[in-house]
Amino acid sequence: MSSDPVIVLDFETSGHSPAFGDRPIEVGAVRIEQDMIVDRFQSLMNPGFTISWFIESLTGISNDLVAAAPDCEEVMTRFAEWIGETPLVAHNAGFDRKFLDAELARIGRERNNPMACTVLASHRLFPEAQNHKLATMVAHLGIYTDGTFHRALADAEMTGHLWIAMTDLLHTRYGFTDVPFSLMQTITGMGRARVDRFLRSQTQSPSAPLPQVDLSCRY
DNA sequence: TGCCAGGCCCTCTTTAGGGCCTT
Repeated sequence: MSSDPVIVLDFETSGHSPAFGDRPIEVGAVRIEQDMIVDRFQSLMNPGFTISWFIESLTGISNDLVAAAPDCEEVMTRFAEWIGETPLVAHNAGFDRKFLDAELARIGRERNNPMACTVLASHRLFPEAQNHKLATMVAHLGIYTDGTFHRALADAEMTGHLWIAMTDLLHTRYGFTDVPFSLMQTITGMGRARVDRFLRSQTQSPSAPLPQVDLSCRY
């Protein structure tokens, strides 16, 4: 089985919205090639202001830790070089996309990478799951965890294994020998009710072109 | 200091509303 290289990323942030002044405090990411994690990126970063007690408690990242970290601009410059134009994946990608784009804009860059969302894909490929939170999907699929959540690299690694589990499902259940990034985008771009029938039809006609799906509002 | 978002899904829908998911 073959699949496109992807980078799975996760931000820990000071809150929900860069539009209200929130910024990342940590980024973690893994590069996946041929269903294996082959490289990792992790760094704390200093947002330039005091983070709340709630975020300190949620993440375990203290104000002392971020105060000693390089500033966001320095970290994001290195991160932008590291990701290049590789397709990106995140759990609830709309959230990470907001912060990625906002921080890239601060350093005069623009994202050209396509993005895919493991929450949306999980809804379509694992509809039987109790819910589609990362921790639930990790337990549902038996993904290895040392119990660390809400740290960027740990969450990125678990999301990476979720991505691998989804490509594996497309191979074992539907018979795909090639799982391009565009296939996962197509799946998340169509309604849940259509996905199973679509995938089975693709297996029966593997050379058929992917249907046109409007992705204009999806990353 | 405390506050804040928003895109997507589902359905008791589409002239809407509530829940999910991320920090």
